[in-house]
Parts: sequence; C-alpha cells; structure tokens
Amino acid sequence: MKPEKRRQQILDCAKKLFSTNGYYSTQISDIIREADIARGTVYQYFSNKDDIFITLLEDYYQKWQAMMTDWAEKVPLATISPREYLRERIFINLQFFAQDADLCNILLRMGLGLPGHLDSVSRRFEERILAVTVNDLKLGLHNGHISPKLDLNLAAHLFTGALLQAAYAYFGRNADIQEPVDMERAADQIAGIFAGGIFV
Amino acid sequence: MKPEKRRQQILDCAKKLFSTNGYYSTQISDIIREADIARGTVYQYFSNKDDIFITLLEDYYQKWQAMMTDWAEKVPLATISPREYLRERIFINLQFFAQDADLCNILLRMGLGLPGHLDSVSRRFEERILAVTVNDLKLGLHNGHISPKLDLNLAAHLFTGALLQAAYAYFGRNADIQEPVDMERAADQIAGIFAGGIFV
Amino acid sequence: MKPEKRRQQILDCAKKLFSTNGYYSTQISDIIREADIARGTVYQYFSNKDDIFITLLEDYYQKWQAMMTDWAEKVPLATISPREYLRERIFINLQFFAQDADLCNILLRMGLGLPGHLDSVSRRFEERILAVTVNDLKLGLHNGHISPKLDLNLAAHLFTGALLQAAYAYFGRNADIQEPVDMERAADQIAGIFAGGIFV
Amino acid sequence: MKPEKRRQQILDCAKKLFSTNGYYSTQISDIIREADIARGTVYQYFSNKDDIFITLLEDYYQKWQAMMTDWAEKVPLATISPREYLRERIFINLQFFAQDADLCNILLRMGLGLPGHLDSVSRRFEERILAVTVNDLKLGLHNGHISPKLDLNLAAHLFTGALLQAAYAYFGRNADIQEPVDMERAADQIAGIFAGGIFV
DNA sequence: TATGAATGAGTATTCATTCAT
DNA sequence: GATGAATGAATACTCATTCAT
Repeated sequence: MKPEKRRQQILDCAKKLFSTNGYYSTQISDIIREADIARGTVYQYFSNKDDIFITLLEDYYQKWQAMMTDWAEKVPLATISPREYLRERIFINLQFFAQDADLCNILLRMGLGLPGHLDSVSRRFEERILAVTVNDLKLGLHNGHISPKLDLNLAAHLFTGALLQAAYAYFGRNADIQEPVDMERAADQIAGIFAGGIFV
Repeated sequence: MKPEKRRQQILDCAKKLFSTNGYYSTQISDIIREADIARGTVYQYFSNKDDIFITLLEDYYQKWQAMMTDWAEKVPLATISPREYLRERIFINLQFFAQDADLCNILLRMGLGLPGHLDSVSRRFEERILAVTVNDLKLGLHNGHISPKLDLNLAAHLFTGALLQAAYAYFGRNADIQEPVDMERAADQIAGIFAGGIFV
Repeated sequence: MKPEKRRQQILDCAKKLFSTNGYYSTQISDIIREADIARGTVYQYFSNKDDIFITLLEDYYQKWQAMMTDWAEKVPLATISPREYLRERIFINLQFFAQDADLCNILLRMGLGLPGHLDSVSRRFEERILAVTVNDLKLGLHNGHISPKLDLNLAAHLFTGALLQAAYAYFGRNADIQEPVDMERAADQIAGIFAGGIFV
Repeated sequence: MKPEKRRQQILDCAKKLFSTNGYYSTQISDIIREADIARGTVYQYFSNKDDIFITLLEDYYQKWQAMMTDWAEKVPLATISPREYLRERIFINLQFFAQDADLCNILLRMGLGLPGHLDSVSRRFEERILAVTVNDLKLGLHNGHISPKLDLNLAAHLFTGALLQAAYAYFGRNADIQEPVDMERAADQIAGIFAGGIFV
C-alpha cells in the first residue's frame, strides 16, 4: 500500500476513536485494531501517540485557515453590507465545521483540558478564531459600523463562544440538535441575533 | 483533625491540581503531597479518583442551582423589563463563575472530552444551563417579548456558549482578559448585544 | 518488611543476575522473579533499571575507596620497604575483590562496553585505580626507589591491567583459576614479578 | 556493486558503530544509514545482527593467529635470548592492536559482558592469548630460563592483562595515552618490567 | 540482488488501589 | 482513623527480522 494512503488510514481511524473516546481512553491498541495494521506500523508514520493527535488538529487548523483566506479573497467587501458580511462569515464557518463531526468534536471538546503541549495546539486554533473576529470588529469600528462603546474583545469572545457552541450542537458527535441542519437558515438566525447588538 | 475538614482539604487540593494540570496529569501522589496526608487516607474519604472529580463538579452544580433558585425567588418578575431580566441573569452568572477560578476552569474546559462517566457529569451541568435558558426564552415568547421567528434552541445555545466563553475568558486560569473585571459593565455589554437580537 | 532490607534484597538479586547474564539480558521481570516481589516494588526503591546498576557500581566503588583510605592510614610507611609496600598493596586489593565474585565480575567485565552513562560509571572506577597507582609510582620516583627511565603512566597501566586480570581470573564468575586461592602466595608472586622491573 | 565489496562495506560501518556505541546501542538502522543501503540488504549478507558482530571478532582473531604463526616461523629461536624473545613478542602484539582502534576496542572492552554466545567469541580470543603465553612460559621453564617457583598460570594472566590494558590504553578509542606511540620504546619498557620478575 | 513497508514479540515503566499494622 | 509499602494490570514504544515487489 502507498505510504501516504497508510498514513491517512491511521489518521482516519485515530480521528474516529479520539472523537468517540477521548485522548486518554484511546489506546494505540484500539487504533491498530481499527486500522487492522501491526503495532509497529503506527510508529513508522508517527513518532508517538501525541504526534497523531497533534497532526489531526494541525491539519484541521490549516484547512480552516485556508478556507478563511480563500473566502476573504472572494468576498465583495466593497458592495456587501456589514450585516451580510457577518452572515456570510457565520455561514462559511458552520459549513466548515459541518464537514467533519469527529474533528469538530476533537477540536471543540477534547483538546481543551489536555496536558500542556497538547492543550496548546487546540488553544492556538481557538486563539486564531478569536483574533480574526477581533480584527473584523476593529475594521467595523473604523468604518463606523460599530459603536465605540462596544467592548470589542468581549464581543469577540461572545461571538466566538456562541458560534463554536452552535457548531458543536449541530455537528459534533452526540449533537444536541439532531434534525438535519438548514445552514442557510441557521446563519440567518445567528446573524440576526448578533447584528442588532453589534452594529449601530 | 475533624473528618469533615480533612475531606474538604483533599477536595481543595484536588481542585487546584485538576484545574492546573487536568484530570489525567493529576496523580493521587500529587494530591497527597499537596494535602500532606498519607496515600491511604484519600480512600477513607473517597472511593476513587473519579469520585473526587465528580464530587467537585456535583458540588459546584448544586451551588449553581441553589444560586439560580434563590435568584428566581427574589427577582421582581412583575415589574422588571425583559431586558433588565436578561441583564440580571447574565450578571448573577458572571458573579457565580467569578467566585472560583479553578472550578470555572474544570467545568468549562477540563470536564469536556473525558471518558464516559466523567464527561457526563460536566455535560449535565451544561445541559442544565441550556435548559434554563430555553425555558426563559419560551416564557419570553409566551409573553410576546420574543419573535415567533426566533429558533429558541439555537438562541439558547448561542447565548450559553457566549456566556460560558466570557466567564472562562474573564475568570478561568490563564484568563485571556486580565484586567480586573467590572462585572456590572460586562453584564451591560452582554445584555446589550443579545437584547437587540432576541427581543422584538 | 523494613524498606532498607527490601532495597538491599533487590540489589542482591540484581547483582547476581547482572553478573550472570549481563546488563541487557537481565530483565526487570527476572529481578522481580528472583526477589519474589511485585513489578511496581522495584520502582519504589529505584527510579529505573539503570539506577539499580549504577547503585551497585557506585557502592562497590565507595567500598573500595574506603578500604584504600583505611589501609593508607594503617600502613607503616616509615619502616616498610618499597617491595613490602607493593606486596601489601597487591594483597589488600586481591582481598577486596575476593569478597564479591558478582561485583568483581560486573565491574571488571560487564561495565565496559555499555552505552554512555553506564559505561562512565565503571570507567571512573578504573581511572581511580590507575590514578592511585600513578601516584604511588611518583612517590617511589621521588624517593629514589624507581628509575627515572621508567614510563610511569605505562607502568601503571601494566600493573593495573595485570592486577585486575588476576583478580578476575581468581574471583570472577567462571573464574579461570579454580583452585582455592592462597592469596598470600599470590601476592608474593605478583609482587615478585613487578618488583624486579619497577624498583632500582 | 560487487557482492564482496558490499559485504565489506557493511562490516566496516558496523565495526565503527559497535566500537563507538557498543553492541546494544548500535541498531541495524544505524548500520544501514551509515552504509547507505536498504534494510533488507543486510540480511542478504548476514543472517542476523549477531552474525555481523561475530564475523568481526572471528576475522580479527584469524588475523591475530596468522600474525602469531607467521612470527613464530620467522623468529630465530636458536640465537635469540629469552629477554629479546619477550620483547619481540610484546612488540608484534602492540603492532597488531595498533592497526585497528575499533576492533581493539570491540575486542578488549565491548565483547566482554555480552550475553552467552557473543561473550564466548571474545572470550575465546582472550583464552587463546593466554594459552600462547602459558605455552611460552612452559618452554622457558623447560629451558631453564624461568624459576620453578613461578606460578606460570598466574604469570600468564598478569602478562596478558598488562599487555591488553596497555594496548587498549594506547590504541583503543578514547585512548588514555594520547601522544603518538613509540612502539619500540613501549616494547622495551614492558619487556624491562616483566623480564626481571620472570627470568632467573 | 536490492528494496523498504510491515510485522509483533518483547520490555520498561506508570499509577490507582489495597491492606496489614 | 491514619499510614505507606506492596501490588499488578495496563500501556506506550522498540527494533530485529521478514517478504512481496
């Protein structure tokens, strides 16, 4: 089998198991059973268990960043209203998290509370999402769409917390909201709730 | 030493360590060193490590519930406006989480992603907060303060996610927002952001 | 059982096994089987396998040093002839190594050729024996008992190599010389061989 | 590449690595990296890791034996004095060990203390050197050059131990004696030290 | 012959829990 | 109640060796 394929196979199995059972309750034994490979094979592709976990999160982070960059280039900033911009931003993020329930799960629940070096990887993701949001709010303030009285940092936390919670509720394993998601409508709703409180 | 005091001492030390290092990176050895007691003593008061963790979260949950019940009895529902009600609700919750950075940390970060029986304890807390919020929203809908078009469940998730994220950012260990918190102002801001999008 | 006794018990079993099978072929499993204790017990007294090995060698080294210091204080330097001094020195060393075949074995054979941090421990022992010998020779040169033409460093290596080889041949496991050793006679012989070549 | 050359290449790399890091700390991975060949290729030429190690020592032993036989044929036993004979014997051995620091190292340090089947290979070498020496001494005794009071076996051990220690000190890796070796002078010194004690 | 991905038996180490004192 | 020495199941990781290509 091609190395790259084998590597991906391990990542896929690990992803599923980490998402279902958490980091510590997922044993290397579980991964090799799931992937139907030998013990040593895992260590041909990853230096240790941490490495698998970190790789999963890093890859997911890269994808998210690529998605955001891509969107930022396409969005017609000149013609779009702040409210439409907000709505689009919510939408693409929901869309992104909807793609992979397991990674959504790992990122939004699992990563947090892990010891040091693992925790920091998922924390970085969260920090980045926050930073992007703060940036957007600053731009809105500069353009006069946002009241100077708004605490931008707090608002970013609220928005991020709300968005990730929604993503997890919709798309995570054991999702709280089980009905098939109408993401267009969800984005409308979320934008509707925040627009009134954020824009002048 | 009085039994009850010894028990509390163990809980206090465990709380600090769980909050700092997470569940798996906190060993019984760490707890007994911190509490300066013998290994076996822990098992006089708790049946196992899980029991300590669960006790911490359950106690915290009980306190939160008591606080909420207490407040519900005192709040002058007849005279208060929906917006003021929202603002007060935010305020008392911020106040609650502000009391204990360690438990705030454990609840909002650590508990999530732990295997089965531990995860479910912190999940229950979260679910309860959600349920209370959904209830309030239903009441608001019934009283005509909220548009029938609002997705109550989604709104509750957004609100809860935002509130907990803010609580963690303000009060958790390694809090993102370091300045001394003016909770009155924070409650105003949060209420301000959500009021516009939620109330008709 | 008293901790110190248990610790010694582990050292004794490990000594025997290391001496018989070498460092790498001695498993922790072998040690606990031999000592009839549980797996974890080893790690209550030693941080790892290396630690046991190093402790054995360090203790042996300490004993040797104490023996040498002790002897140096007692030997009547003023009245003894160089040749008698040499003979005594050989004798006490033979006597020392005769006490413990296993440690003799570990030091003189096993330690050599182990990776880095383990090797250095036994190397230190060897270096010390050499240094003591060089010192003695220098003293002899200063007092006019030794020809200035003698290469002191080389002579020390020859003497040390010969002495340790003899010790190992007499006392090591699988000793080459099996008859019960008459150490007095052996010391006479060794002194006899070296005296002629070393003293003027 | 010619098969024989490939085989030699593996032996050369293994020799260097064994000498530097010891038997257990030298991995097959290290050897193939050093030799820049594929994993499986090693097993085309050697049946396993032991085989490489044993081959190195056996080859070295063969060379030594050839050298000794060669010398025995050339040495003018009829005209040479016992002391000159001793001196020559020391010289050719020093010369032999000087040729290859790595093999000198492996033989004199590494081999010892390895488990069973590996240990015995290097032990055989040592035993052979001893046997040759005992033989020589017996001949000397028979010819009246050596006192009947000398313990031949012990003397052989002393001489061999001294000689090998000197060889290692001069030629082994991390040699204790760093100056460029004047082997003629060294042989004179060693012969000088032993002659007085051995010959009548 | 040469390759290198795959193998899996082997091993040190951890750590929650027990129980005799 | 309190102690802490002893326990042993559990687990990550290693590395010589194989074999299909």
